[in-house]
Amino acid sequence: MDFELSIDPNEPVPIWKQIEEGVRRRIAAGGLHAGDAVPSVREAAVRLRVNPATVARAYRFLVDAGLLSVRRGEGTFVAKLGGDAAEMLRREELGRAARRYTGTAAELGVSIDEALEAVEDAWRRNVPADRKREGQAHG
Amino acid sequence: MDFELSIDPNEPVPIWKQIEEGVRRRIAAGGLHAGDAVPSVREAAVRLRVNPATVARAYRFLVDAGLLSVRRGEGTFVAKLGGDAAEMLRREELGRAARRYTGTAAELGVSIDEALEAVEDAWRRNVPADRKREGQAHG
DNA sequence: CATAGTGTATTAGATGAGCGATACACCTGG
DNA sequence: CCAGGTGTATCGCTCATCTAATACACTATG
Repeated sequence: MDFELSIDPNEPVPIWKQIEEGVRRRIAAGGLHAGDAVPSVREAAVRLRVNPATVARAYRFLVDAGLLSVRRGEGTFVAKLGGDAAEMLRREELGRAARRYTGTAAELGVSIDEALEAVEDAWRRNVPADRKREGQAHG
Repeated sequence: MDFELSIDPNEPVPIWKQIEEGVRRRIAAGGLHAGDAVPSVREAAVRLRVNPATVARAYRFLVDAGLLSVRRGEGTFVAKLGGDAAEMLRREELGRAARRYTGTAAELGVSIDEALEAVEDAWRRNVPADRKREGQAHG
């Protein structure tokens, strides 16, 4: 896989966490399927310009979460998840993001309608046409 | 004012930034109006259990952003913003949050409809009834 | 002027997370 | 066994953050 995760060392959130979330979301989005191999810690480290230990830490958390599976000496692979686990994971991630958003919206004292409108608006600007095709690949 | 900002030292984002965003959102939400005094750096430091220098840094950024105004020797006050500047600030904050959300949603490969549905769902759970009253205080 | 309240600036210190380097344990294939 | 691949564990170093103490300039009050 390309493993084109967007890593920003300037972000306050640690690099290993950015990697973790990136992989988690890719699995949730269906870009990584059960049994697929993820890059080795060293290879990923080279591509992302970070230390192998940093990648290893991200992988470790994903293994603990049951999303990745390690075959020692061979590599790291996407774990076999039960049935629609990927789908559930996707909903979970989406729900988490939605809660964060509504929390902020509530702090700002906006109405639900305004909050929804802002999402629609942001969607039109943020998501270029080529992204819209992917939306129907999962369901 | 109560200044009950939620500060979490465990968050990856620095404390001074949490304070800054808290005040910014409160102004955007209309909880702080032009001319209102914010707590002194020392008083806020006592309430939030942090160092005065930490509060001072947050205030400094808010002053640079034009949201707070300092009357040396007297205190720090919410700056007089032109007309509907608070409204614009609110939209800005909301837009920023919405973009972050849609960005995540796009990464997950969800459709716009699903993204909106997730917001509605999160809103019902997250925002208790007492918060809904505030929604019509603006606009 | 004296006092006490503001914000600001500076310095120094402590802490802890993040990260890099290295060595180790395991598997595959020769 | 050996060589090269894997993930894992450990040790320090670096650095941003936060804290603490202090001093300063300014303003209101008496």
